[in-house]
Amino acid sequence: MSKILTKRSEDYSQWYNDTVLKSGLADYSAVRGCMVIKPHGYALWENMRDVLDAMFKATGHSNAYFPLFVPKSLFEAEEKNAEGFAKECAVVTHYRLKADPNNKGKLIPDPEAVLEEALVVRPTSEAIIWNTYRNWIQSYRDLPLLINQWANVVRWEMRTRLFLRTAEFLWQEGHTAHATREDAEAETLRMLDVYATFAEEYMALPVVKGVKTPNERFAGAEDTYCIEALMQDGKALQAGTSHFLGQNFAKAFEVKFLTKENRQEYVWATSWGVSTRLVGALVMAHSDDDGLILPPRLAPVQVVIIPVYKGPDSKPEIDAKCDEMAAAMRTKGIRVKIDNDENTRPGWKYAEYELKGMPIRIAMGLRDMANGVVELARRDTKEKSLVPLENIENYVAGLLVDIQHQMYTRALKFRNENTRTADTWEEFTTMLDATPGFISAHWDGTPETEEKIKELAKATIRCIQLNNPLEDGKCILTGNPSKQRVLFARAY
RNA sequence: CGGGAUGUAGCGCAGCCCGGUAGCGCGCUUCGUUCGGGACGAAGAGGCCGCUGGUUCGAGUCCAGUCAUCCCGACCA
Repeated sequence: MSKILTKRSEDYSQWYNDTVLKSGLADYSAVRGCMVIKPHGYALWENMRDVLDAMFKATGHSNAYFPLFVPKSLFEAEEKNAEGFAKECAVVTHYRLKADPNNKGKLIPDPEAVLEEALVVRPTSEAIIWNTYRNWIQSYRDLPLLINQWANVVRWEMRTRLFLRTAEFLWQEGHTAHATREDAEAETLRMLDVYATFAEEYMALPVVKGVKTPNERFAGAEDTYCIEALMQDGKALQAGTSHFLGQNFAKAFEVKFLTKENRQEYVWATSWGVSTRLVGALVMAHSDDDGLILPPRLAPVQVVIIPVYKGPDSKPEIDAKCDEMAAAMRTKGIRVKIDNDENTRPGWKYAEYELKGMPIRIAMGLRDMANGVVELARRDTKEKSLVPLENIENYVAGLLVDIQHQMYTRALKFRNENTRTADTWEEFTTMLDATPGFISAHWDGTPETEEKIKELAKATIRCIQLNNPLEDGKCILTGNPSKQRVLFARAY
């Protein structure tokens, strides 16, 4: 009725906006470029956060929290990093407001309260963190230092999109210090694996692991690794990054340690992050024209039970059975919700929970009770079936695993079908328009060619896949010799 | 920051061209009947018509400015 979504085939962007807004994940706010994450969306993010947090702890990391503000002079210390982020930084220059003498009831920044040093609102925290690490690290015994923080950051984007690119977003940023290059490189790849595992096992989202070209590298990094996912419209989305920072920040912030051999050396660094953008990835990878489809392992509610009443007398009886069923499922660790709100009718609830992406919906009325069954609908395939009430908790537990698995399989199939190879420019550009997706093609390895391709085809090199096989070929644009294929796509 | 569009009830919109009592659908409240795919009836509540200024006897409507949001580009996770 009032919540019908735009069809994906009509306007994919509009479908995405409709889905996010109408499913209750997020809302626009009074602040330009900033969104409100609503309870359903936040619950999803909390589940992601909890899983990732456990994975970080399991790999030896601890959480800490650093300030939102970075003094400008600190921010400037690592030049490339500072330059890279400069044009999207919010800056605090005053510490007080006062009544506007020329405009009653209005406030202006008090010209007498200008900060001695401007504060940058963190677009990322390397500067403040490395300035702190200098005091924490003296000896090789202090290493490795493995810290993560859950925080908000601000990047003043020109154009924003719900979850995918907002001026403020939530994320985690890991910042580690190591005694050797090898240790830091290993950490970079280890965390990339953590992200890939999370994406595939929890989000049911297949990802390509790779390394960015110098053009696409994080400002201040020696190497940027990423996981790239393919959305349903054939555009790629960077879902996570892990950076090998070399000694750049150690040198900028004078972070040295004394080796076993009593020598002063700069430490080696990494940083890695994923953000609320993952929520957007989840939406765009799996959902359909009826709304969200959430993978069971992350869904805030995995099973919703809808009692179907028939006359006022049936309520206690049906409610009791639903409670019993829910209790049995909870003993299996299943997240269940019973919706016995009498103000909405079953049909309305069906549509609503489909919109919200609940993996399994169970409806039960007198007819089912008499037959000892329930009507079970799975969100991913929309199949409905009658399932025996007896031991329903075991059936549901198994089905949740199955749905999770099938969602991944389906997404993987989609990605494989939409990953193609192109050998000529003609082929390449035709593919981009006709069958968007990943395109594996030869590139001569120069930043100029990469730039030119981006300009002409609006496609970028998403990454060079890890363990990429070497293969002699010719660059699709210049025809110059190339040693390997790289992965192109139009991207978010 | 350039191009396009839009701001009227919680949401979606009409009204503006041609100035004269602010409307429709959904939602909301109350009561009743209902309940197996977005129920029905009856009665209600709800508005600085984005903001500021101008023209006018009179502005949602005309003019100027301004702010905000969305879409498309350049920049980015």
